[in-house]
Amino acid sequence: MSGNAASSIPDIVIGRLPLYLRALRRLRHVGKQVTSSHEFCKRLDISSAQIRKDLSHFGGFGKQGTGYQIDFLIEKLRDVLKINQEWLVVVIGAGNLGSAISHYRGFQDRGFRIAHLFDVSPDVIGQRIGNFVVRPLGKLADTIREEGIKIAMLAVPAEQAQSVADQVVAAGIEAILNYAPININVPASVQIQYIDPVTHLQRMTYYLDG
Amino acid sequence: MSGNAASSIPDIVIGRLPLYLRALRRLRHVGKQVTSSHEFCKRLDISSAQIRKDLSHFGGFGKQGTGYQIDFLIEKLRDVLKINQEWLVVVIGAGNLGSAISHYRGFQDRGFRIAHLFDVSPDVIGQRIGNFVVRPLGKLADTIREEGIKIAMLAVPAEQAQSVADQVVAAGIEAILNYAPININVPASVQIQYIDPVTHLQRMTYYLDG
DNA sequence: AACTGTGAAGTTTTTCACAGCC
DNA sequence: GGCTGTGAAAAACTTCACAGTT
Repeated sequence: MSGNAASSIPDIVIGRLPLYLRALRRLRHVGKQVTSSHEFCKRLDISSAQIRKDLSHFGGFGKQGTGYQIDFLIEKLRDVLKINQEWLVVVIGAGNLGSAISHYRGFQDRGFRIAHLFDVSPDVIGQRIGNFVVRPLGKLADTIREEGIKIAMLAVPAEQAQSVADQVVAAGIEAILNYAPININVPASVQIQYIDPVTHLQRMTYYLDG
Repeated sequence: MSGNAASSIPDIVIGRLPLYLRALRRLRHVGKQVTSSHEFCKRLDISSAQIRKDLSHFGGFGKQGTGYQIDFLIEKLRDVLKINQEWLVVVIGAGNLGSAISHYRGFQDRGFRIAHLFDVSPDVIGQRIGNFVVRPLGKLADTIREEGIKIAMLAVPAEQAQSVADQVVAAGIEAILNYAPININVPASVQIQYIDPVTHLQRMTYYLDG
């Protein structure tokens, strides 16, 4: 998982910040301007003390007696997470999954924009999918250098995931979101996160009777 | 997150079992028959001691001096996670995301099969998507009773997620995998897990310079 | 010789509880 | 009165290190 020795803030705390952000945007969406750790925690499955302590790592974002100004806190969290800029992302793999990711509109207003769609297979290279014309993976290094791209989403079959990961790392990608249901080895300097719905399902069936 | 007071095994351990299973299947796929906690941990970002302790919760799955028999361990983990049966799943939401989920073939051999695709919107009800004809959400309760379905995947817009979750819980669903980027409140007896790629991306950008 | 399973030790994470502020 | 920020306490989790087994 993620982590960085240089930082004193636990990675587990960083991992909760996006959840706070998501919930705060929701609160703002329904018209709230101020919230307290007690009100806020009802929207999350996280205790109020946890929320206060997490936020306190970055300095006092709240006001005693009042709570947290929602707009202000959102802004601060966006600063901390460095998503006050728009990050360009490439998608590798133009199959079903890569196509769905390329069509997903949920990245736009949360700090990310898909710049290009790549594939290794000559069959799909050059084809149009959504707003993208599929590029060959060999062009990745040039593309990311020219456009300053640091993040890749992997939507290739498990068999190819390690090899493709090696290629994107060699091309200079610094963060990978891997949708392939397989563990991947990357240098410690490269961030990696996993999306595998089946692992979540399997975690839940443990608690079901049947 | 998941959890169950009745059980003495930490939920965090349960959460790692699907990762072990995924890696073990990989090892088997490349022809291995036996592995050790030391070899195994190289495939995961988990220490060998952690793996041994996690597995020891369920009784001795390994042999001293030898290691773990891969087929045997896979079978045992499938038992523990209750995925030696095939779980039927319904997908709610027949938009881009629901459609992609319905086409995904990765559920099949890992314990899950999509049984039906539901939607609330009259516009899509009755339409064919992949192998499914979209059903109205109102039919959910009858369907799950008849077919013994306990798991739902939510692929609806954030605005509708809580309301749809309430409906599937009322219909008797016991586990929800929520793809909507919003926190949902469900009774403690209902399992819930989240898939939100953006939270993973935002966790990584914290560590990137830029 | 190699490896597991496991108490004990160490570390991290969470919760408590309250001083200080609005 | 209500709330945050925070040391201290408690709980949870991970790692160590080794006895015991093959």
